[in-house]
Amino acid sequence: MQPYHLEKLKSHISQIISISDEEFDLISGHFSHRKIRRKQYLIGQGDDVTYEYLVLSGIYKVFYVDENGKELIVQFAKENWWMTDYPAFFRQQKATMYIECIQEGEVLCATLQSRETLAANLHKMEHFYRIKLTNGYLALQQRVKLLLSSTLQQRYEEFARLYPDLLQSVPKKIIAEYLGVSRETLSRLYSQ
Amino acid sequence: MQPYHLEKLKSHISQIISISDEEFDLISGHFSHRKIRRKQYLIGQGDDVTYEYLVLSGIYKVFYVDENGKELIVQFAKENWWMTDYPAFFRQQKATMYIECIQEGEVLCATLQSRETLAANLHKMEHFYRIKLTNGYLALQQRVKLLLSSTLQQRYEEFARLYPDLLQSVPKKIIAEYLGVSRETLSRLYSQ
DNA sequence: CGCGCGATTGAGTAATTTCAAATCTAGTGG
DNA sequence: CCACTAGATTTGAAATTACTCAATCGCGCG
Repeated sequence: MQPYHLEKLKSHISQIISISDEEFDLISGHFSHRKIRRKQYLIGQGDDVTYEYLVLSGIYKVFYVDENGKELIVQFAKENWWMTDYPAFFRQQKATMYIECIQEGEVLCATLQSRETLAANLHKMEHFYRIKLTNGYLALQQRVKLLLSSTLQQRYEEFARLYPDLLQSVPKKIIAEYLGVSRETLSRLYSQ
Repeated sequence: MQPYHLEKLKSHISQIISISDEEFDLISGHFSHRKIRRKQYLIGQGDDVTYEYLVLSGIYKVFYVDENGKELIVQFAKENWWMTDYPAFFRQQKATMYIECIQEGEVLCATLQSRETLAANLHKMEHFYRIKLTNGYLALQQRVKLLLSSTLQQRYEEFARLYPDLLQSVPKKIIAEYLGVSRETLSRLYSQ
């Protein structure tokens, strides 16, 4: 019997490809396990970006801080999402983004080396990563569309449609940052 | 000797992976060639999304039209970029986006079936698509960051930095749509 | 109970949009 | 080659929207 977090990894991968127990043994060795608490930072600006993270549970925000100190949220991450400062991760540069835990949970960590090794050795895993990237690409495109929606009302409704669960569990001021408006403006939106 | 457009395809693929002539013969059969003129639509809302397109030359815009008739530009595409209505393409649904040619050029067309067949039969091609998706993902993330930048000035400068060539060859009103502001506001920005 | 954080409200200010009109430009046909 | 036209750009002014700053409210937790 595997520990719980490896069970989760297996079922996550099995959503996309079918793998044998032997193959999974090859894969699982590349992942390490961490518990993350609220307000904890997984990555901060200037850090080395050693890992990418597969979210097992909890909610996280991935964001930049602009020169005025304002936080620009690129995406939220929840169960079964992958996250890291990908520009820095892929190019092995220092982080320009932050990742902060909004709701405590657990993640699995893997290095770029691991990703590339797994993809190179197992065609199936290359396929797995391609499919996951495809989904991430589609989600980001949705995000762009949402940001371009003319009215705040539309942006908010779209957000509510896409992430009904986050609406409950994420403070409104963070949702405002995600939508790109001030918290006061968002507050006024649904008080009318 | 190959026709010109297949030479371009080969060099495009060879930027990522190394392939033999035999392998390329397998690949090239999946692509058909089209010339596109200015203002021509490759995809319109409601169409079946049969193909994805590799841009050999020219400039294209990929956009939604919202309920007010406003165009929301998700991305521009130029040489060596892939484009289509990906949400519809991957799910084989009707298009919700448009692709219009801004500057005439040529594209190669491939079906979803072709993509999946190539990726399944050649591990190298699965790798190729993964890397291209990675790049597309990073570009979209840049785009999100740009859209969240607080001031229009910043958004414009970032755009100019990323796409100096488009600045020349794309009408300003289209750049305004890309940045998410009215053309009047953009015009006022650099008249001061 | 009181502290701290998030959410709300108000007022004044700044930025952007909209609508209308004028100007400029590139491409077309005579 | 020139005149013409459609489209693109610019400008102005009013209206709208969102932002900032400050104060207040509400609630969970020590």
